[in-house]
Amino acid sequence: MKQSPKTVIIVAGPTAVGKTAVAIQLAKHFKTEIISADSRQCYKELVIGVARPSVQELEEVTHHFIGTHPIAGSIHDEITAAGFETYALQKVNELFNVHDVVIMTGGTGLYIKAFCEGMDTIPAIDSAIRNTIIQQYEEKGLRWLQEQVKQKDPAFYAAGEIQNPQRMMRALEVVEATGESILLFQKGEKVKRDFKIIKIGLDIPKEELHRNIHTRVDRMMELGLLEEVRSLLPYRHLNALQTVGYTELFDYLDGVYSLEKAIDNIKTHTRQYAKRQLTWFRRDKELKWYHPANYKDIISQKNL
RNA sequence: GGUGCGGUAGCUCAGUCGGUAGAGCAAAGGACUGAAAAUCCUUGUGUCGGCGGUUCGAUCCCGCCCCACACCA
Repeated sequence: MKQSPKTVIIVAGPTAVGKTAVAIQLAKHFKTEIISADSRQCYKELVIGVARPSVQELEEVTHHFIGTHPIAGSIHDEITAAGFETYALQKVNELFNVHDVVIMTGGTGLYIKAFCEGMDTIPAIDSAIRNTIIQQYEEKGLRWLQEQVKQKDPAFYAAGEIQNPQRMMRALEVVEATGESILLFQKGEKVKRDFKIIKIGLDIPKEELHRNIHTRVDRMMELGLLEEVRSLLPYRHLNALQTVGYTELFDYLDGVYSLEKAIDNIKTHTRQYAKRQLTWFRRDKELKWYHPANYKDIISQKNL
């Protein structure tokens, strides 16, 4: 008697490659649901600028982690890769009660990695410590940060990215909170999941991808991205709004440059983002690459 | 038509008191375990508008020409 193993099919790829459409096709074929692995679509306030699937698409197949979150789904809440891992595992197990296959799609490589391999456990850091570090870094600059890390976590200083303020601040908050180097916690061990994972990468020729990006940005403007951004202006400092499509329009509203220039920058920054995504995903040798038009090949591969 | 200011990397510009030039952005490649649509790293030969002249040597000085902008007619 054949027992079908529980399987998660992951559909990864750069922005505007056509992940949503493929994921929906797969979900319909397997009569299942989709978990989004996207660090921006999960916020309820972000709709147009993060290319959230349309209302029709969301009705066609049930999506999770789009504009909602069991714990937090607002730009005012803190969502992390580790939080995503916890949430996604919980949701997958829940869905496995009624489905053999679950689809996960999204462009946030770190979230996908966290889901597949797990994150090392690091004690929660008191937000007061974090905020103090951020504030001091903003006042005193990178040199100060480097000095702090050099003193308190020389091992990380020697091995880490000295020029990268985010990594340095993270290392500093961990030593300050635990008294131990972050390197002690980062074991890098891959967790083995008790379900099967199939990783699909979607890619199309670069010119085509760029064209998709350009038309999509123009479409976002037609749909009213500027108004969405204007309404979020008071919250521009939040991490969730350090996002392509939003920062450029905040600058436009500040009078830094023209609307035309802002739109141009959104397109450029989106192209750069897509490139970074491809750099990340190409490194993962478990991905099998397809052109999104060939999604039917993915279905036949699943049965192998 | 006259005067002025420019013409230097794909773009915006800096610079060389004459010894063939450099930043930012873009582009290309890469990294990335609690901000990841973030953050960071690496990579700069380009008739220095054209043609002449001066000079050992000119992108830099001189002359003429072409182009752009501004002002005056």
